[in-house]
Amino acid sequence: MYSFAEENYLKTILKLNLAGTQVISTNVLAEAMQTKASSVTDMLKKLALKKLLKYEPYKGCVLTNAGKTVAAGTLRKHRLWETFLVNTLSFSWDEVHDIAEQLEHIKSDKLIHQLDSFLGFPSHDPHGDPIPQMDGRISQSNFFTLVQSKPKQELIVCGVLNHSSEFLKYLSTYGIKIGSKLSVIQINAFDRSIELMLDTQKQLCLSNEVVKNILVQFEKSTR
Amino acid sequence: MYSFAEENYLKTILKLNLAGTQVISTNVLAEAMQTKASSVTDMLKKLALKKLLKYEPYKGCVLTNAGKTVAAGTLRKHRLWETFLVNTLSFSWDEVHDIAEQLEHIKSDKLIHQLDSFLGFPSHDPHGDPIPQMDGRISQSNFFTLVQSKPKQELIVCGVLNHSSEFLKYLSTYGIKIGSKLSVIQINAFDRSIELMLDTQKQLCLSNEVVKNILVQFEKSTR
DNA sequence: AAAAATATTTAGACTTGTCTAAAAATAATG
DNA sequence: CATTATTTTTAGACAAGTCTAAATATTTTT
Repeated sequence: MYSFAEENYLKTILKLNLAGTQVISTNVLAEAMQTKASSVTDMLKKLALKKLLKYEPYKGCVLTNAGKTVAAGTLRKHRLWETFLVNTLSFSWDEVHDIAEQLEHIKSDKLIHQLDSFLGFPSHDPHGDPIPQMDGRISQSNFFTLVQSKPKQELIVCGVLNHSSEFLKYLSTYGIKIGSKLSVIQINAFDRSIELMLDTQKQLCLSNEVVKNILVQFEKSTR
Repeated sequence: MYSFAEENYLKTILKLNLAGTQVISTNVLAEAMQTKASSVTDMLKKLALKKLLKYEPYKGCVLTNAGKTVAAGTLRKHRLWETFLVNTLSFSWDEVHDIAEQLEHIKSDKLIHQLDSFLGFPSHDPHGDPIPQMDGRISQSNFFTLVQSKPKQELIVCGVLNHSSEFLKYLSTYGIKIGSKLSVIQINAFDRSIELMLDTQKQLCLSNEVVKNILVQFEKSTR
């Protein structure tokens, strides 16, 4: 059984991997964990000793398969709990992160299986992130950001890249949520902001900063 | 915010109080917490410093109102989670304790309120124990044990005094659960075992050891 | 009420995870 | 390529919570 701290480090490394970083440096991990580099070094030594990752001083770390399994399990629990909080307990998508950070460390395989079953074996969490499978596999989605979209395409909002409560609340005030229908009207070359039609009724303009954090997909594609 | 350890000590003291002990000695608490007396002393000093209990060396401890509130909150969370596990996630009553021991430490008032609401504001958990109110009040039930019952009385099973998985499983194999209808046929003076009718169809004999751990109530009384 | 038994506390150590400050290694720059 | 800047690691400290062993109180027994 692993400690909360160990699970958090492994999960964070996995998330950095999923975001594109292959080898994770001490400083990058310290920044992501909101802690000091010296603390990271200590923990990397410990996790390396437990064969959860490979660590070479001054060269960063790489998860082993064992480490990936633990990390994916933690991420799976986090996302299942987020789904539970939103779907079952009526939380909004900007309120669930901190609670799921706690719930993800509860130890019980049966609990997670029963929860998964109760929720109907969801494939994605309330932010559109894939829920890792029991075996640790994580589905690669074919979502792309709104920046990469062209006018006249019919799009469906499928996820977000920024998970901050501020950003999520911002989207909510505009009525943008997972499943929202979008079509780009025009892209303003000046500031790269995008004018678009929301749910075939509301026209609005989103800044590039916002647009690059919204993941979409062509309408009718299967998820 | 209080640590897991602090919450566990406070909860255990409250449970000892509810079981009848008014002033709790170091050794009694050590036994209940499955730890050493020296660890208890250390923690009592800390909790006394935080005004959660009164502690006089060699004289045991007594919860303050603040301590009672924290303890009742933890017990409330424990029992709400047990109810959730049984009612919503199809766990049996002998499987939920260890998981609830973890879940009771999740910090979020809204989570507990939403959970309570989702469960329909239950008054008792799956073992028949009262769920403390939000304000810390704990309803005193008028349940009595099967030992105190007389023949021919129509009784309803309302709770248990022994919460061990072994005991609960034992009851389950006989089909005895919360809500079961019982009527005492006769009490064997020799070993104080009781012959009774279960759900007006099954006759069985329970040892005194079992009988003194079953809480009942007269039929039709309100709970 | 003194001796023995029991209960409780203290002292010191250990583990986990964190930190600061200093040292060492690596990378970047002129 | 030597110097500076940056990154990373080490050394030592701290807090929380636990433990063992020894010291001190309290209770019980005779």
